[in-house]
Amino acid sequence: MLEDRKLDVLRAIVEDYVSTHEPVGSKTLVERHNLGVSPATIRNDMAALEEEGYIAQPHTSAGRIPTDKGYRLFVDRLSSVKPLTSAERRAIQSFLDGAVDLDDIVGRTVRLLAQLTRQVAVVQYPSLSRSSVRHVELVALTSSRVLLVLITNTGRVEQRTVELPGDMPDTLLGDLRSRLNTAVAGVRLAEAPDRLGGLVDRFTADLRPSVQAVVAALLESLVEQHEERVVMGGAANLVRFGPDFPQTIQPVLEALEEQVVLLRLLGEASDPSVLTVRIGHENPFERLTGTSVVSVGYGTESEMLAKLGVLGPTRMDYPGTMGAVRAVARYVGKIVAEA
Amino acid sequence: MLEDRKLDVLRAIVEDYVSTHEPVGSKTLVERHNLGVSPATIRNDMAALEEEGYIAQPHTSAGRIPTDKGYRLFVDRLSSVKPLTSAERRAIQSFLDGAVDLDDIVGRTVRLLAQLTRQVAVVQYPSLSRSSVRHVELVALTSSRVLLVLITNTGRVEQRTVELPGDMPDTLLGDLRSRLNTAVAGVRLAEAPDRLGGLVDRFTADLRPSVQAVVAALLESLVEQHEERVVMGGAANLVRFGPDFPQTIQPVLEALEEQVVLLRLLGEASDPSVLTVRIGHENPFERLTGTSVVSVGYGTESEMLAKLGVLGPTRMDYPGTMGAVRAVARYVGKIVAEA
DNA sequence: ACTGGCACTCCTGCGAGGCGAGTGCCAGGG
DNA sequence: CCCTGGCACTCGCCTCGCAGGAGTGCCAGT
Repeated sequence: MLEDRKLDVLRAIVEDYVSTHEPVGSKTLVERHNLGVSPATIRNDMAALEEEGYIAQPHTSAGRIPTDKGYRLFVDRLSSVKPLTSAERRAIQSFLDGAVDLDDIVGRTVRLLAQLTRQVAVVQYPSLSRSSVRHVELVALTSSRVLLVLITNTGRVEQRTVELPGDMPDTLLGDLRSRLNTAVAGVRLAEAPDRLGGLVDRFTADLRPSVQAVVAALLESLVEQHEERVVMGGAANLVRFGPDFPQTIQPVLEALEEQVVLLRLLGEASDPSVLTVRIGHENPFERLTGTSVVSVGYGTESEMLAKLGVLGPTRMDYPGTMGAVRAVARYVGKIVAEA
Repeated sequence: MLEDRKLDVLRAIVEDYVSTHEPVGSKTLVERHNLGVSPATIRNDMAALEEEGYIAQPHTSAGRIPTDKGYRLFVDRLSSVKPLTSAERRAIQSFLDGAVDLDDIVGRTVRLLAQLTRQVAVVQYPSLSRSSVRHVELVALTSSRVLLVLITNTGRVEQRTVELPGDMPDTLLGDLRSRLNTAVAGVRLAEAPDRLGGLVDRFTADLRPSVQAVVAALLESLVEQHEERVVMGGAANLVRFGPDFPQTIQPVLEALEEQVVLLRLLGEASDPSVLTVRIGHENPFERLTGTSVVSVGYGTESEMLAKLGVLGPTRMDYPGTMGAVRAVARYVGKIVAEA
C-alpha cells in the first residue's frame, strides 16, 4: 500500500517535471494529481524516494526532480508506451508513402521522427552486411577506365571508377560483367568476396592485370558497404534542451556530427527488435550526460536491417517518444520490405 | 588625408571587433593600432563614420561596432583575401585526396570547410543541369519489375524501380537498353527528354505499355536530377555565434535544415566564378539577420558545376574566410574535374 | 498511519548605488 | 585648418542587501 503510493508519487513527479521543466514540490503535487492525502504525507514519501536515489533536490529548498535512476524505474514499471492518435498514424503513412528511393525514405523518416517527437532524430541506413548483391554493372568510360556499379537488394547503389593498367576491349568488358554477375549475384555481401577467388585465373595472362584491377575495386566496394551510414535531423530542436544552454548544446552538437558517435548511440543495444531506452549516464558518452536515447530496429519480418531512434534531454516524454519511435519503425520496416 | 585615416579607423574597428567581440572605443583603438594620433581625434572620425552609417553604438556610452554597411565597405575596399598558410594548403590537399567517390568528396569538403573556418559550411552537389547522360542501365528484378539506373558524367547515379504493366522478356530489355543509350548517351540532361520522343513508337503495340513505363521513369529521373542537393556541416560552430543565444541560434538552425534555404543562400549570386559575400540583411532571409554568407562556384575550367560556401555571424573574419573558401573551391574543382 | 502547524533554509527578484568606460565638446596650440 | 588635452556627462553593468516565497523537515496530535 505504502509502496504503491510511493510509486504513484514518483510517476507524478516525473510527469509533472517533464511537462513543466520545474522542480516539483509536495503542495503542487497533491493539487495537480488527486492523491487523496496531504502534502505532509507526500513529503515523507518523497524523503524516502530521495533516500533510495530516485529523486533529488537541486537546492536545499526547492522541489524534487527525478534522477536517472528515477526515470529508469518510470520507464520500466510506471509507464506504458503511448499509442499514436489516428491522425498521427495517417500523417506517418502519407508522409512516408511518397518516397521514391532509399535516400528519400531515410530522409523523410528523419524529418518525420524529428517533427513527431520534437527532438533530434537519427536513422541508420539499412545495413548491408545482411543484404545481398543484386547486380554488378560495368560501364566503359574510356578504353582504360571503367565505372563499376554495385547494386544491392536493399536498393543501395555504390559506384566507383577504376583505372586499368591496360586497355580493355568491349567484348572483354561484357564477358567480365557476366562472369562477375554469375559469381556474386544473389550472394550475401559478406560471402561475395569468397566467390571471386579463382575468377582472375580464367583470363589470359595479358588481361589479368586489368581484370585484377576491376575485381579489387569490387572487393573494396563490398567491404565498404559494411561501413554503415547514419543520418541525423532536427538539430533545431536542441534549443528546447533547456535554458542552461551552451554547456548542454555544444557537446551534443559536436557529438551529432560524428558518424561513429551516432552509430554507437543506436548500435550497442542488445536485441534490435525491442525498444531500447538509454537514460543519461547509461549511454556510452560522457559528453551526453543529460540526454536519453530511444531506439529500435526496423526491417522485414525475418530480419532487422537497421536501427532508428530519437535523442533528447533526460527529461523527455518517454511514453510519447517511445510510441512515435515504435510506430515509425514499423511503417519504415514495411516500406523497406516492399521496395 | 583625412579620408584615408577614417578608412584606417574603420578597418581597425572591424578587425578589433571581430577578434574581441566587444564594442571598441577610441582609447583601446589607438593603443592597439599605431595610428599616430590621439583618442580625441579618433573620436571625431568615429562620429563622422557613425554619421555616414558605417558604425553604430549599441548603447549611448559604449564603444562602436561596425554596421552591415561598414562590413561591406571593409570587404570591398579595406581588406584583401588572405592566402592560406602552406600548412593549411597541404592539409586541404591531403584531406581531399583520399576521397573515393562523389559523396565522399562532398562530405569531406563540408567537414574541411567547417574545420578551416570554424563556421558552418555548405556545399552543393555538382549541378546536373549542365551535365550529361553517361549511361542508362536496365536490370530485370522480376519479369514485371525493372531497376532503372541513370549514370551521369559527373559521377552521380540515380536509380529507381519500375513496375511494368506486363511482362518484359530479356531480349526486349536488352533491345530497349541499347535503344535508350543510343538516344540519350552523351546528351545533356536538359536535352535528353527531347531525344526520347519517337522511341516508344518503334515497338509493337503489345509492348508499348511496358516501354512507356520505363521511358516515363527515365524522364522522371532526368527531371529530378535538376533538383539540386546540398549538404551542411559544422553546426556545432554555431555556438560561437555569441552569448545572446537562443534568439540567434534557433532560427539559423531551423533555416539550415531546409534544403531550399541552403540552395538560395548559395544560389542567388550573379557570377558563380567570383567570390560573393552577402552580409547581414543582404541575404534573402529575414531570419538570418546577423549572419553573413561567403560563397563561390567551383568546377572545371570550362564551367562552374556548383557552389560552396560558409555561413557565419556578420562579425566574422572575412579575409580569412574568403581565403579558405576560395582555396577549397579551387581544390575541389580540380578533383571533380579529374574524377 | 496520516495530518496540521511551525520554524528554518535558501533561492529569486528587485532596487539603490558606485564604478568605469566611453563619449561629445571646447578651448588652445601647431 | 587640423589635432590635442581636458573635462563634464551619460549610461550600462556589477554588487550588495533586503524582502518575499516556496519548499522542506520535524513534531505533536488524532
